[in-house]
Amino acid sequence: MGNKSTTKTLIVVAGPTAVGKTAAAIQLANYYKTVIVSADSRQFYREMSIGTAKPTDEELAAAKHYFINSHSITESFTAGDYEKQCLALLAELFKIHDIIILVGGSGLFIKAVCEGFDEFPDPKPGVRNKLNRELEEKGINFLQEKLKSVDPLYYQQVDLNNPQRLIRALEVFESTGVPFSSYRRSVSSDRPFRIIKIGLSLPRDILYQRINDRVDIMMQNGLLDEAEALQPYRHSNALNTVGYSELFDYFDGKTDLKNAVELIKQNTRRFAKRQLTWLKKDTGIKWVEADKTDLIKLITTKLVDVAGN
RNA sequence: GGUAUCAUAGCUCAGUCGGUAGAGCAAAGGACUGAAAAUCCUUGUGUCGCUGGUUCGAUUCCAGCUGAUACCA
Repeated sequence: MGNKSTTKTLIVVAGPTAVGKTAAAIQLANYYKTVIVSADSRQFYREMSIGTAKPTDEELAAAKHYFINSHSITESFTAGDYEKQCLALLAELFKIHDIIILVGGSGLFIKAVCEGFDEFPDPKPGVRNKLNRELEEKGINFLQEKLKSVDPLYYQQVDLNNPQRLIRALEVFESTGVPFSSYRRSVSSDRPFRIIKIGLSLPRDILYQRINDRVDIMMQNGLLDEAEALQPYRHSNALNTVGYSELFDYFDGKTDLKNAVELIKQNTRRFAKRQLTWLKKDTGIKWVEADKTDLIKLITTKLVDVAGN
């Protein structure tokens, strides 16, 4: 837990996509006369807007936002980079504000800010590409065997069919000569501020309806054009994203537009489900129904309860 | 109106030579420490359209009914 002597408080607003985090965060920021820091892994990128449900110009004007449009899809920007940059930013912002709002749906990015990651060395450039090539040419079995001989501990823990995890571990090993598992210590970092987490929830059927409707609105707002303009960058990591991949398939003639839009809805629903799986595990989150008219009152009441303890 | 075919999981369908059933998709649950809107794992009970008949036993065979489709009028 954070340092109790500080008066500085980070209010985390979490929840699945389309639950209404942006609007709630703006209301909270106005209520506390403070600013918003985004923990959204796609809204960082200035090239992507419609498909990421980024706050609108009006919303951005209603409260000061950080980590929105802060990066380009052409840069590499990892969760670890985010942890460092965000903590540095929070240190500056807490000089001016006692309360700051952090909004995001990704458990990993919230974890990055609230607990931090263990110290991992930076991998050598090119190693990941090499491993991806080995995956393609020699198969996942090759990577599994390699991990087994080099890091038997992690071999036992890891999801062996998950190429991304295998490659991550091998990338660290091949960059340093030290097993990935030896860096994994699972210690939470102390933060110089108090953290209160609020989760916004909705009944599943209502959430799914909101997702479906929002995808239709995105299409009306020009998502197709946005995706088309981004085609030159389609292989960048940032564009491996729901709402874009499906449209790239449409441009390739692999599917018709109607089907692509249905797939965006379906994949967004699945994404929301995964977000919930992660967030449900976090017992520190206080859940609030997002469709209540007095939402902000409910949240602030809850915050006083928590702060009073 | 007549004839034929069909009616099984949310959807598309398979199957049971009569012993109450299984695939794909959808969906649900889960994992996840620098690709995370990513990546990966697990999960299939449904009055087998309705009502009767034959049978030890019917979702399976038979009859009627209802609905769908096709063709003929």
